[in-house]
Amino acid sequence: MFQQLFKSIQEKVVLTPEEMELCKTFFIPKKLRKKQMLLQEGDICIYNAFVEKGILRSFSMDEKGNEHIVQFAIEGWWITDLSSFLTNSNSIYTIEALEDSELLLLTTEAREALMDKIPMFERYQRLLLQNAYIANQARINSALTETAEEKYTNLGNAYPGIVKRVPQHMIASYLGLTPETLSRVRKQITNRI
Amino acid sequence: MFQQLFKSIQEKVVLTPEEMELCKTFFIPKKLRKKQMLLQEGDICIYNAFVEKGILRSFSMDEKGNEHIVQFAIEGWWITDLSSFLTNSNSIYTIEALEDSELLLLTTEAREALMDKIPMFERYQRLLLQNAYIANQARINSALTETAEEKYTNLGNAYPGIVKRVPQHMIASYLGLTPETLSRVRKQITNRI
DNA sequence: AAATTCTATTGATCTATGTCAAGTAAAATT
DNA sequence: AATTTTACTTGACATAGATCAATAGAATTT
Repeated sequence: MFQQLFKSIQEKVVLTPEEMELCKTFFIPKKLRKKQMLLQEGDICIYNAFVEKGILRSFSMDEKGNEHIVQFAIEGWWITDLSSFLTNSNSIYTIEALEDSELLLLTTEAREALMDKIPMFERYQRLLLQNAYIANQARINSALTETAEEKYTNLGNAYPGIVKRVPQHMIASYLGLTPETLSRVRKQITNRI
Repeated sequence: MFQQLFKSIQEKVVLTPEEMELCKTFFIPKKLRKKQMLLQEGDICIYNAFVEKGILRSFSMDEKGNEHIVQFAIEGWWITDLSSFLTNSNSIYTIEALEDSELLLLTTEAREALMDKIPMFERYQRLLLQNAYIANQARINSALTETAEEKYTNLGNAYPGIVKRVPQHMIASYLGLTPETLSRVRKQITNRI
């Protein structure tokens, strides 16, 4: 149940065996079937979720009913609406499982208690945030500078696991493209080879 | 020299007077004149900069020579290329002062030493990263869902200080628009009133 | 104060991507 | 196995925003 989590933690910091045992007690295991939701738009996001198995997406919906995917999370990644989670505000995002998934959940209180009791857990969280910040910065730069085709090929190079595993129209949504445009972009790429 | 910095820290955590004194010794004060650079594209970003006074931007350049602004930083904000700063890689960004500015610089080593010696400084860094993450997430969602006009009005509402203080074509660049398009968007808005 | 550079505006035209609609194949559900 | 839903593709057409070019006022620099 905790393999992926401890792998993720140990890549960044060192915990004592006692700390690891303590750590376990704070997480709530949760299974989600495909299409089940961890968070619904309008609700308050009370969990920070670590993905042990499966894949999830978070997305917002515009007035026309179009979904816009802001994040994917596969094994070893975290997902939440941080803004809603930290400020108890209503979320504008929905978080949904794209496959049957196994999660480890932290409430705000559990997360804070863990950080107070285990300083290295706070460091782990900081290091995660640094990586997420860098990834988001890169994505913003990509949105500002790249064409549809560049966005798609670069995503495929950076995260082949996600592009292979997720329906194409969701990749389009994540890149800010329509499914039709992505289909045409892919056609152009294959025609060129 | 340290007013803004301690204001920023004290909004998030509590430091003892001794810790505050210790803290000061790690920062390098630096003044930049308008148009001077803190970081040039291709160089390694060796500083994490806190803005005591003034305003800076970080931007990337595409093949056509167009600049794309990824961040502004005014008094009380931090700016760096985190990816380059943390991994000693060559930066794809340039960081430049838009007005005469006063900065407090931290090297990677100084930042790490501070976090080791003052746990609350690490917490402060984590809380900064959380806020930055939320802001970046919002910007990604904005890029995916909003029209040119919505982007502009929302930015003006969220950060009036920046929109007033910076040339219009730089606001356009930050929003991923051409200066011409932003000019037309603004005209439409005023015509409508 | 003259010269230069920067900034914003406007018009004409272009283009990348979006929209709408139809058709097929594959997957999931009953 | 049949039905329904989901996924992807393709064509025709529309449009938001980009590009190119010209102008003019402000702000800087000399």
